[in-house]
Amino acid sequence: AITLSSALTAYLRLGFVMEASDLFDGMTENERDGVSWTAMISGYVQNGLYGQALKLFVKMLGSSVRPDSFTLSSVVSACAGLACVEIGKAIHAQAMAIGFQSDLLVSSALLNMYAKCGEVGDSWVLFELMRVRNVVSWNAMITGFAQNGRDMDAIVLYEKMLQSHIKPDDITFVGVLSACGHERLLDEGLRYFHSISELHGMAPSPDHYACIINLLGHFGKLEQAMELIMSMPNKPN
RNA sequence: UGGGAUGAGGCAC
Repeated sequence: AITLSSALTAYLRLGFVMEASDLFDGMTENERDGVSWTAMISGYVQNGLYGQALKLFVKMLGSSVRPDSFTLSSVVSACAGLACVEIGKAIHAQAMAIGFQSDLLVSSALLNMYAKCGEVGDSWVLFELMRVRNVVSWNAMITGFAQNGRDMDAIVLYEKMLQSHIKPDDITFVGVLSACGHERLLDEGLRYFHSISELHGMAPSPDHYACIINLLGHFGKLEQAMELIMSMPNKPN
């Protein structure tokens, strides 16, 4: 079963979804354990086949294998991909009923799902209710605000994140810099951009550069934008 | 190393 799951995952990582689903369909009931069900479901999600993921989840519910937090977070992610808050809410209720009310993975996925569905207020309620938060939960909330035009809330939350001594990562800065971009906050954007290396000891990613180049462009500072592109340590994409 | 949750800008539509 482990060998089959490994092959399944390999196919899905390479984007060979058909090959993976053929393999999965050919597996016996015994070979299909929780890991292979979840690998197949999350593989569909990662390849953008959200409806397929949900269909397979329903099939899983009819099997003898129970979903765990890995499975549920992937299924919630499928709802986010579909921006379908109705199914998302149903799965939310189900997850609460079977004991995942304070699960970090499921909560982060739900928070993201509500934000993607435009219900960022619900995301915030969930975020505040979470007993344990990690960088993913903070990122999901920050980018959720930014994606819903609540850019100042995103920036304020980032500052709270620092005060909470949670170490930001690449994704955090994408959220913060894009919020600055929406609000045309050039000075703040530059400040956060420089803080990536100077305060946090990280190398800015091409995405971080893109955010700042975009901001400079909106201010007509094309020479400065060009200079920044030329100064990029990696090849600009 | 058998499976997970969070990602920007732009162009076109």
